[in-house]
Amino acid sequence: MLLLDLKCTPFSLDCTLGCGQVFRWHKDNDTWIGVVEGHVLRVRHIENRLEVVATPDDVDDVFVQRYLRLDDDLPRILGDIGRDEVIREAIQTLIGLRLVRQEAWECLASYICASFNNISRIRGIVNRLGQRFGHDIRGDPVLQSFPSASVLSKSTCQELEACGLGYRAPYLLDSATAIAEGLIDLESLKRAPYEDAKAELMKLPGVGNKVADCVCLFALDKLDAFPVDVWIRRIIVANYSAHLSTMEGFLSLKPWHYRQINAFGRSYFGRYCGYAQQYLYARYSKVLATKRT
DNA sequence: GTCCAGGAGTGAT
DNA sequence: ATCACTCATGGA
Repeated sequence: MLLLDLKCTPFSLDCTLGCGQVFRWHKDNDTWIGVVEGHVLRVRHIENRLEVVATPDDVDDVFVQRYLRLDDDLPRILGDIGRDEVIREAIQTLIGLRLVRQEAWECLASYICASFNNISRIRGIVNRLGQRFGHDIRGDPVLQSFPSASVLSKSTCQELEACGLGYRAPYLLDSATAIAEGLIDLESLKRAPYEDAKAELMKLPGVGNKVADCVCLFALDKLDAFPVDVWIRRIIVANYSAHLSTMEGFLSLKPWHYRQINAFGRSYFGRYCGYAQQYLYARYSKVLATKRT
């Protein structure tokens, strides 16, 4: 078991793992359970520490710190993006929310599945992919690792459809093939600038503006990416319409230009706009969740 | 039963 | 380059 002393570092497991950026983590009582690089992690927040049980247990605290982005200077980042009352209110509501450094392929595959889908369905799909195609984890009878691109490239559209992918099955299959064949090297994109990494990702089938931005932000360390989904579009239109050039579309939800909102977010919130995006997104879904219960 | 979801591909203009 | 349309699925 690992014990990570958080000292004064702000961190919330519930906000970080429950805000919709990851899909395979779940909470069992006070313990969050997930799989990272073939290791089951069980994480509890007790007083000022994180208690981490890993299976197999050959991981160190640096591994966990990197995944949870405990190396980010959160107070400095939040001070930087906190440009107005709307975002500051989101920050105060979600104290300790951090982005996560996801595995690149799992993130890419997950967000291909995520397009035009809702969170609960995405979770189901990604979990079924793990159960059907992932390999067993030594010491854990239940959970599987997320299947590699190579493994998924050898599956079929029918098998993927059986996991609930619907019309996205060929997208995932062909993207897995492209990655497995080395057409695009996700690891090297971590060192590329945001624009280059995004352009490379968008060559893959099923990967457009939004999915590419999600992968850049959640897996490729591009904190200056600003994904725009329907919720971000709505919250920006509702709260920042004065910054947008077009006056139409305040109330209607007619197709909106991705470029316009994306460019606004990136210039307005600055080099850590990805964090701003996630606070706005999480804050909005939280409102919806409480409204419906 | 209707509506909607962390959108993207396609074809027409 | 930018519309308008379609796409499969299941939870609310």
